[in-house]
Amino acid sequence: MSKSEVVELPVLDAGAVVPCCPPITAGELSQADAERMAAMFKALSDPVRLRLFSRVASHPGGEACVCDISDVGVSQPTVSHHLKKLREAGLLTSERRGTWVYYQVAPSVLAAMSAMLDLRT
Amino acid sequence: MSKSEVVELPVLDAGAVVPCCPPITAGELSQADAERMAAMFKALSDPVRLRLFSRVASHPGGEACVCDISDVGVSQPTVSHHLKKLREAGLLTSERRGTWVYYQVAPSVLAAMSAMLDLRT
DNA sequence: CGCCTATGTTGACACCCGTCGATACGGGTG
DNA sequence: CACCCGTATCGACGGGTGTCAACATAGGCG
Repeated sequence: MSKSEVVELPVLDAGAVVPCCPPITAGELSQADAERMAAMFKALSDPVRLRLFSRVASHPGGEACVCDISDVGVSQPTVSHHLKKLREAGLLTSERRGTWVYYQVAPSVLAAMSAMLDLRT
Repeated sequence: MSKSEVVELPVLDAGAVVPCCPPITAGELSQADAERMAAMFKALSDPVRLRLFSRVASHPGGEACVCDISDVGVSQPTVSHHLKKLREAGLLTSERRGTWVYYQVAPSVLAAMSAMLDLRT
């Protein structure tokens, strides 16, 4: 809490070459892998978070200002709450530039998700 | 409730050719699409459910008896509860054969998940 | 027919989660 | 410096969720 750094679940190592988990169809998941994958799916298991994530992901340049994506039908604190969840799950990163805060899709997130689903080629 | 048929969220139309939702990165998700995708992710957002699903998915023949997958560290009623959730989400189907009940991955589920992640080749 | 095994359902409990209003903080701008 | 705007945090509230023990149901078998 004293640090602004958030303790994140190791869902994704931002710079890692190896995806976080084996494909979901490749065999029985270990407890640890299941927990990592569950944390990621949990972060995407809310419609508001899903819309926020898709808005960031589909934004030109791969980043979006909070002010550009916050009209999702809930209050501003709630938007902030959901963005925090997505950050803590390792799906988004944020950066303050002057007055505004920009969110980006964390690198390798989509690749990691693909790996989970066994989508080679 | 009187019928054994469960009222399912329209996450996946089992026989549908068209996947349930547009790719997550293709643009801003509509409210309805976000809710469908969220329901699916929510079903996979629990480690126990994820392990059950992966055990069914990785089982030879694409189906597994409950008795073969229930040792995931929770009680039998809890296993049954999670399998029900996966059924209601449209991810698994079940079929009773004599004494045992077999679960299968619902057709097109993996394809639909792939579509969400925009994984064409 | 009565029992035994496999699976599902019920009810209770503790805990987590999404939401909001109020408030705090950070940083331009006049 | 004082104000205002954009964003984050706090505290509270209502509803949802995972878990279990107890019980119910279904089907095979003696």
